Amino acid sequence: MAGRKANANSTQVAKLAGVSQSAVSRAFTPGASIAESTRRKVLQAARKLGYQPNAIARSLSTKRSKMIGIVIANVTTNPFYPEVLDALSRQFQQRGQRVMLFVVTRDQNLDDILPQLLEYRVDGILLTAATLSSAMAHECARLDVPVTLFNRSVPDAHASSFCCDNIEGGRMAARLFMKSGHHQFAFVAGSHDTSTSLERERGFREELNQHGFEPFIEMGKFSYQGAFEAARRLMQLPKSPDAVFCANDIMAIGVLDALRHAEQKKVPEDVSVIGFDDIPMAAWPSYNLTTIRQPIERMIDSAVNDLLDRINQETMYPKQELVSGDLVVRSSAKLPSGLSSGWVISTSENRSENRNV
Amino acid sequence: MAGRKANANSTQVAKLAGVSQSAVSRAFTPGASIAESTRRKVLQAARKLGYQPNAIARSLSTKRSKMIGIVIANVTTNPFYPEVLDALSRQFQQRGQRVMLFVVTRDQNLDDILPQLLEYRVDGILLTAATLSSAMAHECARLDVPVTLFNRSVPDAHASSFCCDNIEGGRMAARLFMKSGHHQFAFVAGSHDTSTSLERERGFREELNQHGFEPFIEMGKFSYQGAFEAARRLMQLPKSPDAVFCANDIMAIGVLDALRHAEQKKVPEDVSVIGFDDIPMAAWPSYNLTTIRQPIERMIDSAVNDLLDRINQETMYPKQELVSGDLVVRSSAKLPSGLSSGWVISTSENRSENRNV
DNA sequence: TTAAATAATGAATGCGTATGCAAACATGCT
DNA sequence: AGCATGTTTGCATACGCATTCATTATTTAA
Repeated sequence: MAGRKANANSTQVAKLAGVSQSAVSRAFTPGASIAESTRRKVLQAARKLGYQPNAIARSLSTKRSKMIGIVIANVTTNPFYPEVLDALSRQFQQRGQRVMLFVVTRDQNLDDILPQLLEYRVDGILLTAATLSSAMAHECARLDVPVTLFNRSVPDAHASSFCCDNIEGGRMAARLFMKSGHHQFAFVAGSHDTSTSLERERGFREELNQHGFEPFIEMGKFSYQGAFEAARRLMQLPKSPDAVFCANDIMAIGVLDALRHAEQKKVPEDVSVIGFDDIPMAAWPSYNLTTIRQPIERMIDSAVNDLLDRINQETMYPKQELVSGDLVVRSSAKLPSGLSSGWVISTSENRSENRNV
Repeated sequence: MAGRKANANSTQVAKLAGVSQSAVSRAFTPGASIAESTRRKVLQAARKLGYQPNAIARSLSTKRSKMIGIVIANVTTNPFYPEVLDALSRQFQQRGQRVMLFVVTRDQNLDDILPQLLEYRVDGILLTAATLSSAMAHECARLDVPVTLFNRSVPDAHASSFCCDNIEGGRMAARLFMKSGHHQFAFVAGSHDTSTSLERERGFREELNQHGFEPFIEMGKFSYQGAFEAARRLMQLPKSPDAVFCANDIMAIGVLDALRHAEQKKVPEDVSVIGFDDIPMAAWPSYNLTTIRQPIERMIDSAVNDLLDRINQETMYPKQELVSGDLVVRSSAKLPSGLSSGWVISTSENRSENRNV
């Protein structure tokens, strides 16, 4: 009962309008049983008092906070995630949900964060670039709070998960490299404990293996700087690679810069580079990065729909969805004959089109 | 009273622990009057039931939501803002406040957004790269919700405001250009209705005017692409500029790319470029951008402190703070004799040091 | 040992809204 | 007019916690 100037409440509005408090509540509840005439009276009184329903009280009463907890990492290190956050936030906003945000570092323990969300009784939780301990997964399940993972998959967990088909993405990169006649391959990993990096590596390696190749692996720590240094190490190798696939675009850009500015290599003449994500920078003339595009909008639509459906009990079971990415051909990787820059190649339906990217 | 599995509440915990509900509340309230022995009993019972206090109910009771509303724009177009969001979110997090986030576009009307925050009775509001209508300013004042602007200033408004000294920043850029012997100047603006762009332009122009110069002005729309095109237009001019100051780094980078890749110009030999912000990309070897650094951390510390102080009634009046920026000398602008790349020049205390940036 | 001061406790109430229920009202039909 | 429907309305209560106030247990001072 600490001190803060009290706002008008429904009872005061009721008094002024000459109706009961229930009527006021009903006037602000879409679909409630109330005569149009009384609603008008109420709204007028409300306006006069500057009344606005108290969402906190409503939440307590309805047991629905209309808030979604979003946990996101890598916001400053990878431009892909601001993009994701922007889209997520807009979507929820538009669907009448507020967003309670937690920005975390990749190594931060979510087991300290989630309770803070649960304390506010968020209706659902969306985890981006973060994983869920099984303890927390159970806790959320117990409290009946649906959890959706974006861009991470956790095998068991009672959580939905929406990912790009990272394995196929890795394969696409490998195929493009091989078709262009490369022989020495490398993969710049993000970390050894995130599904995205591991899966992209796996697809890349498997496809190469099928043709008798084996890639070098270097650690790029999911950052520009880390990848920059990884590229320098790669170029020290006795048989230095002529085709480098990176676990994401920001690292691919780090590699490009290292090759050009620290190693005097020409891209793609000396070395081809492919990234993953298709962040806006990938299209900049300085980089012109060939990359695997994650269809952000589609993935986010699915993720948001799934979470809201589970909140509204329209769906009972979590879903694991894999969305296939598109190979966006620009000029950081040598082109096999028959392919020219500006093409987008989509495996899913085996269609390819020139989208002028 | 819609359907959601009920969580344990304080009454159930009280029953199990053999104490009153008040005791449970006290056990979870730091500094409350409760014997250590009973507190232990309560905590044990709570653990057994998986009880966690309901922050929504607490908010209703205490009239403090412990939530801060953050409104932020430009999250995807300018890497400066993810940086800001990250820092803000961490700070509030650390000081025990949750964050309710709204991502908006620059042209979106805040008058629709703020009521949604006020509905949840946020304890305070922080606006980033967004301005406040006077109607909304009054509404917040009426409800006694403090508002802080970050990187925007609104003359009248009952709001605090924390900005970099944009005018002085513009002057610094002008001085550096002039010392290096440039004669044709240009400013790439962000928009004509944001204080940041206007003030930077004003400082730049005023300093030039004092020495008899007048800059060309082009509109870069606060985006890479917009600035890219602005640069091309500038190069069409009969007396095309040899010194371009941009209202922010992302536009400076757009200008650099246009100069190098579309106009075959050398930077800084043919044209010098200076930006504003010092985003991480500015230090990348591809760009090596000379720029005015906004001291993000310091600005955010001040902004957060001010907002929390006003929430706790420790300060009654809004504050307008101007933090001075530092000129970070890299290699996108010609150096006057006596200055070498890697220097940071701070006007405030007239000190300069080599920070190896 | 006793009086006085302090700490710990529980009962009761309030925070602002939503909603089940029964009563009141309106409408259409015979 | 009389009855059956359907619509509005207000009353009372619940949501889960914090806090005041009066009461009781405990400590301290004398």
